[in-house]
Amino acid sequence: MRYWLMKSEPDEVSIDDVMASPRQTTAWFGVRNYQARNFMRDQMQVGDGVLFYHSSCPEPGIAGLAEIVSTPYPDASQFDANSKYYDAKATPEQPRWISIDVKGTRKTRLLSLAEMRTISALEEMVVLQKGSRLSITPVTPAQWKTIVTLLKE
DNA sequence: GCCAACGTTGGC
DNA sequence: GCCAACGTTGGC
Repeated sequence: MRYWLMKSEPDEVSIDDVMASPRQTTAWFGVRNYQARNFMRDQMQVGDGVLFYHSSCPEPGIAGLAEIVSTPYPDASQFDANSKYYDAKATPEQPRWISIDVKGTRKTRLLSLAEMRTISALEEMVVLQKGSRLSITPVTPAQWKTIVTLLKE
């Protein structure tokens, strides 16, 4: 059982979109970074906890809680020439990118990036490190507990 | 829109 | 394998 922070641009997929999806579940596709892919491929397991983070928006921060509900499978958008995620070097025989299904647990109040930076128990979070821009980053159990506690009520 | 930081590409 | 050039991310 691990914990993750996953970034999504709310203009693309927001926490509201996830909660409005059938079974509150959405396919996480479009990851085109090897480090993030490897986290999904090698470490994620069904039941892992997810901090759903809104990025590239007026108020970035954690907007909800979610969980991993599938094992990895090929990301269909890599084969779609009309997709912005198309990858000419990927083939169905040798896929390069993967998807995983994420189920929203609940929308929370926004724990903004600015507020996160004021919490000393979170200062080691990967996402808060200078220059960090990975879309999927590991979260420690202690960090998870701190955040979930802050988001209770 | 700016720009720091990081990742990828491709010539050599 | 090096590394310059270029592209992307994402907060501000």
